[in-house]
Amino acid sequence: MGDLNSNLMALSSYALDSTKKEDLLDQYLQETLCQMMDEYHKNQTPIDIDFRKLIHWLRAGDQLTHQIHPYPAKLLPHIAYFFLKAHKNLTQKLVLDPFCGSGTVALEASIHGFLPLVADANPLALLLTKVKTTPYCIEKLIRIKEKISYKYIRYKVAPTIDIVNPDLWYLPEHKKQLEILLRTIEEIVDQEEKAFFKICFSSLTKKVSFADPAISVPVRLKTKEKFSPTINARINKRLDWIKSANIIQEFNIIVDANIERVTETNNKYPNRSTAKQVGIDARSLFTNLNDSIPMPDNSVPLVITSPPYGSAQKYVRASSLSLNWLELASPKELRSLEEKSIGREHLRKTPLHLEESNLPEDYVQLLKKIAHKNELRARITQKYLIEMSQVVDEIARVTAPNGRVIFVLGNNQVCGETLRNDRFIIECFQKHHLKLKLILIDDIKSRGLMTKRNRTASVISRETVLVFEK
DNA sequence: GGATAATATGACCGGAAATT
DNA sequence: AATTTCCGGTCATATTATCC
Repeated sequence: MGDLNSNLMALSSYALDSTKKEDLLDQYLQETLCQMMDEYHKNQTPIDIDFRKLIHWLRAGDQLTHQIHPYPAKLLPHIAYFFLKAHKNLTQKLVLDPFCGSGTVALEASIHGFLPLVADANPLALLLTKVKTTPYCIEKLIRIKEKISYKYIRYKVAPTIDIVNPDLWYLPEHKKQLEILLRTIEEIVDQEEKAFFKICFSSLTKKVSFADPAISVPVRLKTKEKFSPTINARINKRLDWIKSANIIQEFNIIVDANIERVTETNNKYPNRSTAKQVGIDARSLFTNLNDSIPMPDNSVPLVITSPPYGSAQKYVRASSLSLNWLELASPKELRSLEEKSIGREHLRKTPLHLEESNLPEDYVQLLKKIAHKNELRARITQKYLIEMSQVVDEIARVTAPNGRVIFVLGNNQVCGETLRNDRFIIECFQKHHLKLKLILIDDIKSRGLMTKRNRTASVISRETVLVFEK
């Protein structure tokens, strides 16, 4: 890799114009990927990689519109960045992420000149991805922000919004003020700008709730005897802050920060395309979200995605307050929304039937082991594996000949047993004759890592990146 | 400018409560 | 009494802020 490194050195040493620097950098990343694939072809062993080190010039933290709204289990932007840059010479600059989540791949794709095609079961994820990738007119956002403040102080009534357990999460007066604020947002005529303010509002509903900000799912923040006096004092301080919070003032703080993020992104990448929604279910993709024309076979040159890992994260429950507030799902609809999501946390109790599943023998054995400890966990895992294999069927179908599929995933624990998501996905793609070109392993010393929560839950210590070619 | 403290962030289940 | 649903709960680490 000596030549590549010296090329990279040249990037900083010589006074090249910026487009030339970009080209050299793209070439370097392209060659890095080729070299890793050659190495994998020779040795057939996974290659260790540290994406943070490889893409060291990409700072983590609050960059562009990445942090416009909190969302669980965000992908490391470095991974999306690397694979998009390495495929910059595609003639058709399309990239599909059927599990778009908060839109990390979509944002990186849009700033690098790709049209992102996205799907997700969670309507909040789709809204967030759209807002993240839209090059808003800043002046228009500021005008609407002022109009909202103007209306907010005049409106006295607003429709009641149905929230799960509202008294647990909000002061009654705050709930009412939030409803009035939401009324002003609902009256915004332009749909794109309305989406922007809805996302800001959604952040606010978490910020002024009594939910512990340190836990992804809503959990009431409260002091405990076992905590140290310092921790308890901090908790009390936050509880006091919530009680005295000024709704419109906090809203404007969030709006200003997000306008700043959009401004920065507009300045750096003025010509970027908004993500196009192609479905809610990764198992059946369409040309548009609102029609019934299936996405054509062999039409997508690049897929970059990170699917849910088993039932590891409670995406629906983690966004339940937002979903209720934005009326994307009422409290009663949360369950049915979860039923549409792959990697769900709940399942109605019925006996485990292993013969129906048609899963590989070693996975059947694993499910038996899990069932011995907890039959419900085994059924959730079985459902997950069956649905993921259907996802692979769909991705293999829409991928163009010679197209690449990048899958970022981790292995998680179920009842103390390791679930090898990576091996399972490899077997699924190989059924469709997609060639496994590369396995990368990154020890994630990042915030993507969930820590040990209880006796049986374990730490996910590394992420696997699989590269397939059709 | 380097050390240290504070802050922000987030790929797990089990058991209580409700229902049948 | 059995089954099903619902809901509550952490801590390691990267990044940022503050101190000297």
